[in-house]
Amino acid sequence: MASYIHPFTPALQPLSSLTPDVTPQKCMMCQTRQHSVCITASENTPAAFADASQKLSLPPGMTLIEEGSTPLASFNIVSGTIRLFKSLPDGRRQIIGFADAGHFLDLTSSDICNFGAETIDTVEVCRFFHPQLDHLLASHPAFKHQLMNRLTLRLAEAQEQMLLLGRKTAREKISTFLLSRILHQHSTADTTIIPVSLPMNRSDIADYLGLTIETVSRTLSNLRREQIIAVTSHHSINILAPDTLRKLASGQEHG
Amino acid sequence: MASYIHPFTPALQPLSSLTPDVTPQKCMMCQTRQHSVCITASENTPAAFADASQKLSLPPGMTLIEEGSTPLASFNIVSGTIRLFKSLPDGRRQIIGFADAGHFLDLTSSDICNFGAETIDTVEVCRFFHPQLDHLLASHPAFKHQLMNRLTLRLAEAQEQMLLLGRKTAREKISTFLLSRILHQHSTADTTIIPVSLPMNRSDIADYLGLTIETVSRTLSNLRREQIIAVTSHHSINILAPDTLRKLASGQEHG
DNA sequence: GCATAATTTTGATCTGTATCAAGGTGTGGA
DNA sequence: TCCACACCTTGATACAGATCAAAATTATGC
Repeated sequence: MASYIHPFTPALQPLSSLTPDVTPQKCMMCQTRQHSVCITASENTPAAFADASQKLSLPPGMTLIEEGSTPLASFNIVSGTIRLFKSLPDGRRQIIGFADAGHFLDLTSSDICNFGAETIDTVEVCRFFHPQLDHLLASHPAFKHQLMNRLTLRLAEAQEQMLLLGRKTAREKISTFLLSRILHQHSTADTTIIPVSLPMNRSDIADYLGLTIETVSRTLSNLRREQIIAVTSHHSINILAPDTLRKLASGQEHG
Repeated sequence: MASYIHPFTPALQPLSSLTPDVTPQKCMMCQTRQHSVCITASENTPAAFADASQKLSLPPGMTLIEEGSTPLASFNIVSGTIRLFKSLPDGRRQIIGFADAGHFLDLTSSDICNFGAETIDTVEVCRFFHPQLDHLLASHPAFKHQLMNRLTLRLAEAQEQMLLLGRKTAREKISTFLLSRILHQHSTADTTIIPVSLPMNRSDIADYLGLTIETVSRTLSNLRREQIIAVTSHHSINILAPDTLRKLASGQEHG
């Protein structure tokens, strides 16, 4: 029943089957920069979805959504990582989430973008302009149902993050964050050492957890000294003691 | 087209037309306490919705949802205020939202209740058990569409609260909170003094904003001394300088 | 491969809010 | 009416994490 939407629900199956026909064009979103754009889809994509979507490839540091602008399209992220954030007038920033492969960035909610979105690394997205997306939602109830389920999941994640931001210590925040990054990867072999990739920089982590970069760095250093994690590089660490980290994340151990 | 669901979307129109037939019964949710229960609906309620829902009247301090339990029903709040919260093992609490008239507490998401819910004052709710609710959702696409729109709105609110919890000062948090309470009331006459009711106690406010009760109390006292608000009673204040409060809420003025 | 810039780490100090403590205010019941 | 309890406010002090500063490390361009 849901097979016809399967290429467009890449949380379950990323859009890797699409064969990009990369051509430099002017970005239709930001209107200011040049980057690779691809408008094509695989042969097994249903015509309705292929017509409604375009695949784009974006370099790091690109603005995908300008905070406060008018939403024109929604995005299905195929690969790479995007930061979603809200800002205060004086520049303070809160990252409300990281979106990677399989995340559907739905912007049909309001007449104004409540958050901004920027690429962290090289990102491939499938873009759905709203008139076509609305039509797809109306004509494909199973697609709409899936989006609703994801929306529910996002809300639960947001509520979990409220608990973190309002009531957890720096040490608990970092532990929770590192553990949450495991889920985004394939389950590894029967080793207790769990590799975790952190494509975002310390500033992003700090703004996601309501901390400063110094506190993030210091807390990671403490966990490293205590042999709970090993810092392989700035963008990848290994979890050496998952159980300890889990206890730390829920405030059951001070270490 | 959407007229048949109108009695069940009380954000737009509360269920005041329902005539409660209050009878003391054992609560089917908490299984432990006695309180008033009403299973009836008004004559203009469509049969499908009347069959699927029961109206309950609950006293203050009642547990509506036990955190971590299995969800059995969703609730449409008719009157009163409910606190929604998450807890850490050591008792730290984060209130993730206050739900009042018109809020639909949808719990169809997961096989476990991710948050608890308790009545703050006397609360009337319409309860929908899940088998019937699922049937309603499947057979009434407009009802489902409305729920999806509300879900989107809740997510945007949650993201706004993340910004507050992660990046705002105590003064900014309190200012934002007081302003947010205006929207829940009828727009008042052409006076600059805006009454705001706070049915929750200081402890609830603190756990909602990621503060302590002492900081909440001190910050309110400061705003009072500066003639920005007037504290009528513990549960109601007047906003005397809305513009100043708005600037404070977004961090544009330190006072 | 080297120079330079960007990012991360570490150290010293400061401060906003938490914690600890006491007193005040309102409310409901005997 | 008075007591007892729950809640709120105010004060004194402590501390987790912020801020300021500088060194170490990593990334980038030529």
